[in-house]
Amino acid sequence: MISALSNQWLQALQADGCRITRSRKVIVDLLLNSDRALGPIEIYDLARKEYPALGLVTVYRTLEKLEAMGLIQRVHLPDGCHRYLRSTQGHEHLLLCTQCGKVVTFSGDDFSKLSDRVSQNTGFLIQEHWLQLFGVCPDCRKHL
Amino acid sequence: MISALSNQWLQALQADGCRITRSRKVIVDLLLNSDRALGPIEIYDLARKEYPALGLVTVYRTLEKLEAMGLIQRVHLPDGCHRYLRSTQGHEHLLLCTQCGKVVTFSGDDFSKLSDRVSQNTGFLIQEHWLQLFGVCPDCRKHL
DNA sequence: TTTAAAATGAAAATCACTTTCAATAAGGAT
DNA sequence: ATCCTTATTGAAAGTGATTTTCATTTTAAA
Ligand SMILES: [Mn+2]
Ligand SMILES: [Mn+2]
Ligand SMILES: [Zn+2]
Ligand SMILES: [Zn+2]
Repeated sequence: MISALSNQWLQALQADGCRITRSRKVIVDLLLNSDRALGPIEIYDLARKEYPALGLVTVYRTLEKLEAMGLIQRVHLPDGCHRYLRSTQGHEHLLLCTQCGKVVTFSGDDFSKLSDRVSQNTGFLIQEHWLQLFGVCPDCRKHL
Repeated sequence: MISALSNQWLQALQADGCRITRSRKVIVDLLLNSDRALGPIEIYDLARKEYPALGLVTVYRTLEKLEAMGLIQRVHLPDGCHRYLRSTQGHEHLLLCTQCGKVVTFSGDDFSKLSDRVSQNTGFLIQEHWLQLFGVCPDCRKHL
């Protein structure tokens, strides 16, 4: 399944001097159609169903490239810190299902007041924040 | 340097069925007196200055035990997710210096409104949140 | 002391990830 | 369509962190 977005990513790769290969198509496609963060081995196993000749090294190399281009982002989870997800747009954060891993994004957090206060109290110059919410998605709530 | 807190931790270990050993004393002491999160190898190297016979395996085993007991917590950073820090008390979060790694805690964040809104919008049951601030500590600001 | 169980470190094993390299495939030029 | 340069590939070897195994040592309770 090659979507419009998929072509967009492949063209972005090409514009960056890369060639469009079957390996990359399969990996890009998986990442674009997943609603949860995937790790290298996971991607490797899933992708080989579509393209058995794929090598694990190529998965690592493709993830590295896609991350460098800002198309995907690394996600930290309690049980693994090398999962990848398509990048969020602008100032968005993640909400993850602790049961099935499903990810949705949200925005509208406002840390300005907190940030100012903490800066006052600590003398730190505050640069950025990491925020992630964890919970149970609608589907998993049914089976809870 | 064996502080009161250090004895408290060692007694907690003992109460849990563990024995108090020189290895554990040294490791506990390092963790209690550090103002930044330490990784296993880092702890190993620092601890051997005090106790050269210490084995790396023992560092891993001790960290595992201390984390299981809730005395230390794992910290995620952009460049490594296996650093450990004494656990925060109650509802506290971390503010980390991106230059030297120094950690301070803060509290007083209020996610109730955000949490309610996101829950409404997504149908997720929200359970917990990860929040970390990054910045430059007072000392490092001087040399910036 | 004695003794049973816990803890230890060396060494080997495992695991995720990276590097190397010779062969292959992509795609621009012709 | 065919060449030709260069990027990409997978296999295999290498690396570094973490875990397992096991014979020996240490702890602390009796
Ligand atoms: Mn934010
Ligand atoms: Mn992490
Ligand atoms: Zn779910
Ligand atoms: Zn600093």
